[in-house]
Amino acid sequence: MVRLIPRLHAPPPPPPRVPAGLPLPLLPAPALAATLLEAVSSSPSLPHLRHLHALAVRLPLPATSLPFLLSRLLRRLAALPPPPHAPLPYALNVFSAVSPPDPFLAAALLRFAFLTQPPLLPFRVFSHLRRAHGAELPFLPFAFSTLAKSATASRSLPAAAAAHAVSVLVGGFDRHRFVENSLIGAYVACGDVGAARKVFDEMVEKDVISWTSIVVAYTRSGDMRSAEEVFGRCPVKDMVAWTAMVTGYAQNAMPVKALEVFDRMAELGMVIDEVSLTGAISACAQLGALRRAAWVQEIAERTGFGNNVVVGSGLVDMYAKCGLIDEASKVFYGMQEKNVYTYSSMIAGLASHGRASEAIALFKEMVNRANVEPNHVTFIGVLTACSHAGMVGEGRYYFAQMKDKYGIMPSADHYACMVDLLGRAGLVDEALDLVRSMSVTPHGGVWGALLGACRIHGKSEIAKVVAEHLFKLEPESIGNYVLLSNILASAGKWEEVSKVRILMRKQRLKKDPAVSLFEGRDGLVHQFFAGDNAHPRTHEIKKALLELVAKLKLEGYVPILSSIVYDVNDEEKERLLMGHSEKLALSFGLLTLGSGCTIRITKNLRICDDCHLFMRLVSRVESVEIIVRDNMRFHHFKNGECSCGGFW
DNA sequence: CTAGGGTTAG
Repeated sequence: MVRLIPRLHAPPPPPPRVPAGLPLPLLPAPALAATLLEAVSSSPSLPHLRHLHALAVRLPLPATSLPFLLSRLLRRLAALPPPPHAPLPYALNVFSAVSPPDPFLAAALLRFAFLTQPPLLPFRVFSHLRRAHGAELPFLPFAFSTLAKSATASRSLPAAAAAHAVSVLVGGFDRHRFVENSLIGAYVACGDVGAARKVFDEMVEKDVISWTSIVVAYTRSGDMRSAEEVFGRCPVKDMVAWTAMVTGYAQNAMPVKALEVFDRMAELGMVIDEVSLTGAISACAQLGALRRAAWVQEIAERTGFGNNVVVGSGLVDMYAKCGLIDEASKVFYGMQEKNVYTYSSMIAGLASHGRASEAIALFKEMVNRANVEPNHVTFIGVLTACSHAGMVGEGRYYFAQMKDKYGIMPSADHYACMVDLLGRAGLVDEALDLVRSMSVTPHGGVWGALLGACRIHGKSEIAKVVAEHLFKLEPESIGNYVLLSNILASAGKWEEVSKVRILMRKQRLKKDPAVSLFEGRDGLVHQFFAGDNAHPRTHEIKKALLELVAKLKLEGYVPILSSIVYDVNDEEKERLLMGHSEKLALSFGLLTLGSGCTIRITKNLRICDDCHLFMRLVSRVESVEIIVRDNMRFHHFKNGECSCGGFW
């Protein structure tokens, strides 16, 4: 192509001044417009764009070309790094270059306002245009989509309703499919399922986007049954629709379902992208399922999605939760781009594995070297790290820093961490004072942390007071009753224990049965309940366990009978202890893997004192590494020591 | 122009 405006393409960008003598356009008008458009799309800077703008409004372009060209110019302007590169007045100036006011350019202007913050700017621009031009300027459907999008971004219900209203009143476009879809999206973002559903139900022409939006409306509100029902009726499902279900299950703590749907969509030949993979990763993290995790990792590597920040951060979290903290580290340090999620996941992972000093070192690296701004979740990780390691001074320091240096107001969750920190360290009274001085209402987590502290330090009187609060806040949470009754039992207050038992019975609460999982070499997950004889090799397991106990007793093992909170004789207590599910799992692990191996056990409840001691001794005597994930954290047993330092 | 993404807690 002959270039008659050669300077348009010449890097470096020309000066902003419009040259006095413009070259005469010898190209036919459409080709001229195309050339300018191309130049606009690749324009490197604001001065360059201004120059093109000046050219464009002077050249004899075809009538419809100028608004289109200028709309592209606005889009380019909004995309220039770092935004907002262009102030709104300049964009308005671009808009007024065309007379009469052009609807297409008006929509582009709204889009520009949306892209350059703040989220509700399009509404202001819209009112401005209405005031300035009235009925002279009609609006196109996508102008209303942008308003709805703006409401979506600000998650403001009044804004969503306003976008809805003007689509009807000004545009008459509430029946336009794209507009309806964006309105649904806006209502979903604001959490108004009813309004979203109403728009959806009244739609004449629903497409897969409308259906998916409603599925998401339900998954976000935690109503998976309705989500399933809508998804089932959706006539054509694409990858995004399937992914909405995968992440819906993952977000609602149904990881097994999430993986089932993920498998199903893969079977159907759906393309797996980084978003669907993220959902599967989150599900694996929740399950702590090592083999599924390895399989997901393989997909991530094969597809190259492992380089994506979200996928990478998910992998870090997943490995940490599967017990492979070093693998998590490896992924973390291999990532090129790291953000606050990446760091927070790694910090929380290190904290849950008892590697407090590394967690804190990483936090320092994050803020000092990487310049990544920490958020409220980051501090949860930092504070739990301190708490699990008994680092009271550091915890206080970071709690203060969070407020003073980073302007993050402590939430009830942060207070729960602090209460846990102080309480574990034996400062139970100070913890109680902290709860009483809180600026937000304490929730179950805060009182629960305090009750945990009472358990560790045998404060049965404070425990009774604390439990009162807990029973009010969480009447159906079984763990609180069990904890209180354990505390009372340890103090020998058997009459009060039976009162708690009666209370539990009245509430018709049943204990969650204790269960331990062990993933065998074959990839099968073996499940052991306390006192369970259901495993096909139960005789071998029991026999090996008895031999093991005898061996440990020679090494000085004395069962911690106080871990049994029933008022039974010592012999019975010991028998119950030997039936604990993690001991069965351990025995089976030793039987199948032999000494020198690593045994991973996942347990649904907190590991008891006796099992903890038992694991420590076995790790030394049998030269094995044992990794137990209980409902609180990870315990790495090696050479007779545990990574939690006896602090859990 | 319209739909799907990750981290936290006793």
